[in-house]
Amino acid sequence: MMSTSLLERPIRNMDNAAFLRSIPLFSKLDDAELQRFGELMREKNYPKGSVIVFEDDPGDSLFVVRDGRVKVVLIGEDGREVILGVLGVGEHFGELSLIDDQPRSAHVIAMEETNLLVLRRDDFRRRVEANPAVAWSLMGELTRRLRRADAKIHGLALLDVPGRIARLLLDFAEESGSDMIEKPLTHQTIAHMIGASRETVSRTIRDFQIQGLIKVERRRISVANRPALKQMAQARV
Amino acid sequence: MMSTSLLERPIRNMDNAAFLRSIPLFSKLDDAELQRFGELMREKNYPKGSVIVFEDDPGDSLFVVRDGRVKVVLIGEDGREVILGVLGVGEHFGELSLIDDQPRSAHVIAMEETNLLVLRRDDFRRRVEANPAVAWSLMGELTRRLRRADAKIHGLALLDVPGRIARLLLDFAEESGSDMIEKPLTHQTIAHMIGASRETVSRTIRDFQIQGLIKVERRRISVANRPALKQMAQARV
DNA sequence: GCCACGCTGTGGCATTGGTCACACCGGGTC
DNA sequence: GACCCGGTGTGACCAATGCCACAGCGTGGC
Repeated sequence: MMSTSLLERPIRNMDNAAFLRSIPLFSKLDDAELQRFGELMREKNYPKGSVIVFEDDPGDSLFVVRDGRVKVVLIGEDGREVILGVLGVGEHFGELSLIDDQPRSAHVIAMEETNLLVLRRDDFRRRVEANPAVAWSLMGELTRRLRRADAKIHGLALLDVPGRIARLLLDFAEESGSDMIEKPLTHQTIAHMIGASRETVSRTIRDFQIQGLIKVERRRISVANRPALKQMAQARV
Repeated sequence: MMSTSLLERPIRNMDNAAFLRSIPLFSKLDDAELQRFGELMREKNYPKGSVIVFEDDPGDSLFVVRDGRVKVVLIGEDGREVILGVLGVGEHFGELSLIDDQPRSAHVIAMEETNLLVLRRDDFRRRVEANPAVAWSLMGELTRRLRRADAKIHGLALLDVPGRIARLLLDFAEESGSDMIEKPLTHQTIAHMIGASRETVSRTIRDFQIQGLIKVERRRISVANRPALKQMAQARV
């Protein structure tokens, strides 16, 4: 782990401010505001597998992923899980409890060694009230998520497993801006994301390869035949 | 249909303001603000079955249900539909497009003769900017929906059909504040809400009756054994 | 180099739940 | 009263997919 001497502190803060600027939620803010946020946020490290927030906890912080990856996950009585999302560098979570004071709606778990920036509720609220631009950004972010959630519901309700996988892959490809999907996902993870079993995902991925829809190399998936995948993601055959 | 003479107009507006006060999204506002909103909103009638907004339309209005019921629905290529929600008096829709200028994410269809209050984007934005309380209310509403959407994803991914139905019934019971479920829902509608077929819903409802979990009288369902239903809604047996 | 562990590939069986095909029923309408 | 129509009950069949079992394989640690 990198040591953080007192000397480095201010530089570190500069970095944070610059880092925040690259995030949609903060990007609209001016330098002074960014600087202030940078100062309000504390850095925190979580080892792989550690639980960052528990469902039903009272929540009082917003988290931004500085480094690493986390999963947002719902866990049923029987221990089976659904992954609502995998968040990478620059993504954030925990806003909901900040806004409505309700308990956390899901667990968040570090998928790798992860470094987060933490912002406390009161600090956040003060900034929002002082600067309406933050409120708009936040609303924009919430609507984006809501649209994604609706799309996910749509997929779960109308598509079979191949369709859901196709859609997932297309989403990731779009996100990464190329045919290559950056995030290294295990079949198990994909299965949890689309509500299917590991085995079915395994077989389906294999079928996709055989049909030439995708290519897999060293755990990295790339989209080879986008139109055909789109086809799969639309109608249930 | 009721006639709306010119003489009645001002009274009608008063009514609207009072009506808005009963809605969480507006309830925080003072009388003057409420009055202003009342004046900005136009009333509009939709016959049963009419489409109020189309998916992919550019959206520029917020709608509040004054009377009647609408369904928010996603429709697949093949015409099959998923109902994201059924909205009754006092509920509203169309906020998303107001916030982020994106096209509508779903169709909204009148389930009965329906009367709506319509507010245009520009008017709405002006009010939000003039009064931060509106922004907070709106964020609260968005987070509420997001939590519900996540719960729905959870249900679709982890529960079997009986479980999803049990959960739906419990939700409605909770909403109505008693064991009796007010909304008259057809099996077909329920099926679309939980991503199942009409027949399976029919059979399951019947089983629930036989097991004494619910009672059905004249199309009205009431919860008879809440703990047992909760049980169903948790673990997949 | 060897082992352990996490990930993947595959077969086989059991179950869920969708689809099709009808029958029935109650309430409006002419 | 005769009819129609939307909603419901039910049986039979079958495809999709979960679950179990086990084998192979790569990679990192010792």
